[in-house]
Amino acid sequence: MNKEFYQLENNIAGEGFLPGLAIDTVIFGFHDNQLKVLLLAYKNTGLYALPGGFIHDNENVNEAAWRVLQSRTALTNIYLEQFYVFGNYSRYDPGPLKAIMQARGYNPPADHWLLKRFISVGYYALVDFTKAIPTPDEISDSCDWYSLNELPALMQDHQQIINKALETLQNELDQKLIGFNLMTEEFTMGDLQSLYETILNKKLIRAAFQRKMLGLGILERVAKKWTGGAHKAPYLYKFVSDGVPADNS
Amino acid sequence: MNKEFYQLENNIAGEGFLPGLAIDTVIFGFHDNQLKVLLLAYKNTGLYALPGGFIHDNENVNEAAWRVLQSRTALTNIYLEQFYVFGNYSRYDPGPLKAIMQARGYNPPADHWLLKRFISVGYYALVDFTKAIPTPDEISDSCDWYSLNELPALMQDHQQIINKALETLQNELDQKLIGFNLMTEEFTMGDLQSLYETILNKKLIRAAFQRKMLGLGILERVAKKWTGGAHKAPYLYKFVSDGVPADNS
DNA sequence: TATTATTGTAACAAATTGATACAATAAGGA
DNA sequence: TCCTTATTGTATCAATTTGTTACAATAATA
Repeated sequence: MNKEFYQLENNIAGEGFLPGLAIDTVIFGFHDNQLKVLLLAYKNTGLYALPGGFIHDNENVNEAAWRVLQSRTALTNIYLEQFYVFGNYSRYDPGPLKAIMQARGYNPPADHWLLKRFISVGYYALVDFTKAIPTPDEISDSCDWYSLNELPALMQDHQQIINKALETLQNELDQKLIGFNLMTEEFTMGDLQSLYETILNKKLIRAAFQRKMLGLGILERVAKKWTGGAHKAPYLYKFVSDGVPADNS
Repeated sequence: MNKEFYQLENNIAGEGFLPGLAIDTVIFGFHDNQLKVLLLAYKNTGLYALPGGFIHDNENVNEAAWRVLQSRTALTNIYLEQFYVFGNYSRYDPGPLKAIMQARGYNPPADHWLLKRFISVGYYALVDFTKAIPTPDEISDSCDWYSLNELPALMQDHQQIINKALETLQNELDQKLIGFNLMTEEFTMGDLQSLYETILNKKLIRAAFQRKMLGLGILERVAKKWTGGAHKAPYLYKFVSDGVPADNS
């Protein structure tokens, strides 16, 4: 895969790609009762960035986002949604990409396509933390999860992109039933409530939360129970998209 | 203003503009109890299209949208929101723009920038029908309001763009208080309810609607009353964004 | 077997929304 | 002037949803 960026880099005019347009994806996961985001650390530059990419000139923009998501997580069939276009002139800053190329021993000409102004389409994805396999690209030292409340300093406006993604997630959490995408296959009601509380950043009432979730009719109670501490064991649930959930009564 | 498109047309490489990126705005108005959309009719081509434009290479994308909105409605200070990026390869069709240029007596070279693939950022705007002054651009015969349920055949994927804009409007109508942007300065409760019913495409309960709207605390009752038919005259209200509305009790 | 912590759910209160009813008009006509 | 008619503003009560409290049912552990 080391060839990939080499090709971008040496393709000075950006042949085969849509000029000036990029994709940035905020990939959310949930682990240890914390919201996580997948970040790349660029080689030698000390820069952290969101997974992103460019769009082939014969490719749908949404498909390019899928491609990026898939290549960083090894996952398919993921909740992925456009949420905003970041198009301010002020985000134009060739510095970081120039530094990355130079760190690779390549000195790009001033009119290199990657050093021009880019507009970025922001996507956010919700993935099962335990299923994703963070995979760095060829210009990154690492691809890893970072807790939302202890993020490193990020490239360009990537922190703002994350903030806006989180806002969008908060607003859409109740309307659409998307929270389940962040859960493991089987989970307790406590897990689910913790997820909601973390995303919305507020305490929820246990009894009301449980009543509401069960009332949605999309949870199937897995017959098995949990083994843990000195107390009643919670049920495990799984999400049932369609079909009739088993009778839990 | 006849020079404007002449400049785009003769600027074969698209100097000074972001390549491959455009803006389309769905401008909603409300009149005669109908939702309206502002459309342009292109000269000699029989094509109808959404107001749109291109982005200067030193301009914020959102500002370009403002510019488009302002030049078609002569309005400033309008509710304007990004809602989706239309980036499918299948929307790539140089035919319409070629036809427009040819109708103007200009035969563009095959590699003309306007004939390349474009990604479009969709915006929707909510305007006071009575305040907007529909203004055609230099390649249009007309700029006019069309009822949403009797639209002419539209260029490219513009019908889909409108559909998606309406969906977005429906979803955001209750959360944000944006409906008022479609009203005239002063309006009756009946007017407002009619607007909501038209957008949401369903009947609302009069008493509950009135109670809810008044409960928001953002309506000021204008002392005047309406003069009309053989019945009690409704109050006129106006929207108060901040500040404390007058005591209506 | 008692203790402890947590779960599932019942039971009731509070708040919100749905539905109905009715007094208060503003014309127009007897 | 006084009915008639249609519509508005709001009160009232019912139905539904959400907030709160309480408690029985466990699953370890002592």
